[in-house]
Amino acid sequence: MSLTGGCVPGLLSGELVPQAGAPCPVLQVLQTLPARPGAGEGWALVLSDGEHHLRALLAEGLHASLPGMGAQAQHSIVELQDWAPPAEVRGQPCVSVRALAPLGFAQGVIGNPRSYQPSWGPAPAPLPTPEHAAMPGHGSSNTSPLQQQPYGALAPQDNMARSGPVPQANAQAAGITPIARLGPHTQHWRVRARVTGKSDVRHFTNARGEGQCFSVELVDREGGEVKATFFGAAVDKFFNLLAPQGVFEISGGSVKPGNPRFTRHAVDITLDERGTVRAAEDDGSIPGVQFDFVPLSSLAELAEGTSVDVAAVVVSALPPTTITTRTGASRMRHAVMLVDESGCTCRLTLWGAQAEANVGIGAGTVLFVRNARITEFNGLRGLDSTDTGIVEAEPSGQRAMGLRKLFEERGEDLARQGLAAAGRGGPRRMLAECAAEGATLLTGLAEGPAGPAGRALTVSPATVTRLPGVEGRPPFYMACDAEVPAAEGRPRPCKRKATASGRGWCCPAGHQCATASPRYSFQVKLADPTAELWAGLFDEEARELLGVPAAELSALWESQEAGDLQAGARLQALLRAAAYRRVSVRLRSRRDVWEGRERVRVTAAACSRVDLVSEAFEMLAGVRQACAAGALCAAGA
DNA sequence: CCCCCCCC
Repeated sequence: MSLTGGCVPGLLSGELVPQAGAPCPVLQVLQTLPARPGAGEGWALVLSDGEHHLRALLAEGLHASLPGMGAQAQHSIVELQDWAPPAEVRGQPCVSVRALAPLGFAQGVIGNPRSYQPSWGPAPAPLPTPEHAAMPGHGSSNTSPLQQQPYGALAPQDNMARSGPVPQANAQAAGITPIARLGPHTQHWRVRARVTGKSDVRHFTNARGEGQCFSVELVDREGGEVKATFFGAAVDKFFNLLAPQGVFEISGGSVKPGNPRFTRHAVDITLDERGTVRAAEDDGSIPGVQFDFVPLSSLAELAEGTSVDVAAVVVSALPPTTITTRTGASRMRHAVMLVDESGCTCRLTLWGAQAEANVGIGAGTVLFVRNARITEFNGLRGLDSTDTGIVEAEPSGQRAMGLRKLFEERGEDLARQGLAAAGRGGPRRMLAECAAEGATLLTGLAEGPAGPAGRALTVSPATVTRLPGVEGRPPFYMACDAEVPAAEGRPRPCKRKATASGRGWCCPAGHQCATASPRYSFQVKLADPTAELWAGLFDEEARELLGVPAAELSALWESQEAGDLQAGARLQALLRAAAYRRVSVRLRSRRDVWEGRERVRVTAAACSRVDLVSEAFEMLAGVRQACAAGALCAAGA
C-alpha cells in the first residue's frame, strides 16, 4: 500500500473524478482541523499524496469514519471513495469529500508534501510518478502546473497566462502579484493582502547608526503568506496606516530569500520610504487569520526556534510579572501552562504587548496562538509568543469547544501537575541514560558553560523503591526564613539550613530569625527496567511524592520523638503509601566534591505521579511506530 | 538595515 503520488494536482484541477471500478486515491492525513478556525463548521483535513497537500472538507458526519479527529487521525492513511469537484473556499481550492475509508497508520509524514500552489522553490517540482500516470483521469499529467520557472523569471503579467491549480476564478486584478509567486529576486511586484499580525516599532543601533523598523504578517486571497518589514522613514509613514485585519496594496519594496532562522516563509519583503502602501477595499475575498495547528506532542520533534501554531487550553497560570531586560527596558511576561488534545502539556510565555493584551487569561482559557516560537529552558521545551504572532483568547468553534470540554473533564488533574509537570516536551529517557550522563560528568568532558552539571533528563515511569524510614535522620530540615532579594519580583526566603540559637534560628549566611520552616530534603531510590539510581528530592518534589507539606510531616515526626505512638504510626503510613509509586521525574546530575572525593549527585528538578492518560497517548504512539516498521500497517492490526 | 533577544 502506498500513496497515490501526484493525485493532488488531479483532484484540484477537477481532472481526477470518482469512477466506478477505478482505484481510489490513497492519501495521508497530515492534519485534522475545523473547517474554519474559530467559526466552527464541520471538519476539514489536510491530505497529502506524498508530494503535495490539499485541503478537503468532510461531508457532515463523515469524520466518524476516521479513527479520531484529534491526534489519533494524524498520519493515518485513507482512501477517497467519493468526492465533489473542487470549489473555492475562502480563496482556497478545496475538495469536498463524500466518502472515505481508513486504511492504516504511517510513521510520521510520508515524503515531503508541499503546498499545491505553483512555487518558485529551489527544489525541482516532483514529477508525476508511474502510479500517477496510471490513475484514471490523469491523462494530462504532463501538463502539470508545477513546472518550474527560474527565479525572478515570472513577471506579474505572466501569472495570468499560467495555468495552475489556483482556479482562474481567482484571476487577479490587474497588476496584483500573488504572494505565492514572489521569488527571492522578483521585482516590480504589488501585493494585495490582509494584515494578520503586526509588531511594535523596534529601535536599534548598528554600524550605520540608529535605526527603526516594524513588521507585518500578510495573507492574500490565494492564501499566500509573507512578512513585510518597514525601515527608517517608512516606519513613520506606514506604522499607523497598517492596521491589523485591514487590507492593503503594498509595492515598491524588495524581496529576498527568507532566513529560516527568522521567518516561517520562503521569502521576506523589506520596504523603505520608497515603498507604497495604500488601503484597499475589503471585499471579503481575502481570508482572515489562517492557523496551521500542530499538536503539542509534536513539539519535541521540531527544531528549537521553529515557529508553530497551537490550539490549546490553559490549565494553570502564574501571575503576570514585569521584568527588566538586560538593556534596562521593562517588559511584561506571562507564563501559562497549556494542554491540548494530544494530552501533552507545554509552557507558553507571552511577552510584551501580547502579555499586556491578555492579562486576564487563566485556567480554562482557550487560546489559538499563531507564530509561537519553540524555545528550551533547562532542557524543557516551551513556546514563546513572537512580535508578529497572534494570541486569540476564547475563540469560537468546534475545536475550542473540544478544548473547553477537555479542561472541564481533566483540567483539575492537569492543573495539579501544573508548572511542575515533568516529562512533557522532551524525549523520554531510561534511568541508565541518566546514570551514563552522570558518569560522563565524572570525566569532566561534559562540562559546559553552566559548570559541572548535566542535562535534565525526563524519566517516566520510574518506580520509587526506597524511601527514608521513621528512624534516623529526619527527611526534612529547618530552613531559614530570612527574606533575600530575588532576581525578579518579590523577595524569596533564604532556605539555607538553620540551627536553633537561643530563642531563634541562625543560618550560615548570618541571618538571625525568630522562625524557621521545615522543608523536605531526602534521597529516594528509583528503578526502571534499565537501572537503579539514588536521587535527591527537595521540598516541592518531595511534597508531590508524599502528598503532604513538610510542616505536617515534621509535626508528626516531633510527636513521635516525644513518644506519641499514634503519630509514629501515621508517619509510617505516609511514607509507606509513597513506596512503589510510579512517578515522572526530571533528573539532573551534578558533579561536586565531598570529603575530598569527586562524586555525582542526582537531584529531581520535577516529580509528579505518572499521568496515565498522557502515558497512554505516548504508548499508543509507540505501538504505531512499532506497527509501522516499514511504512504502514494494515487497518485494525 | 531587524533578528529572536527578554524570565525563571
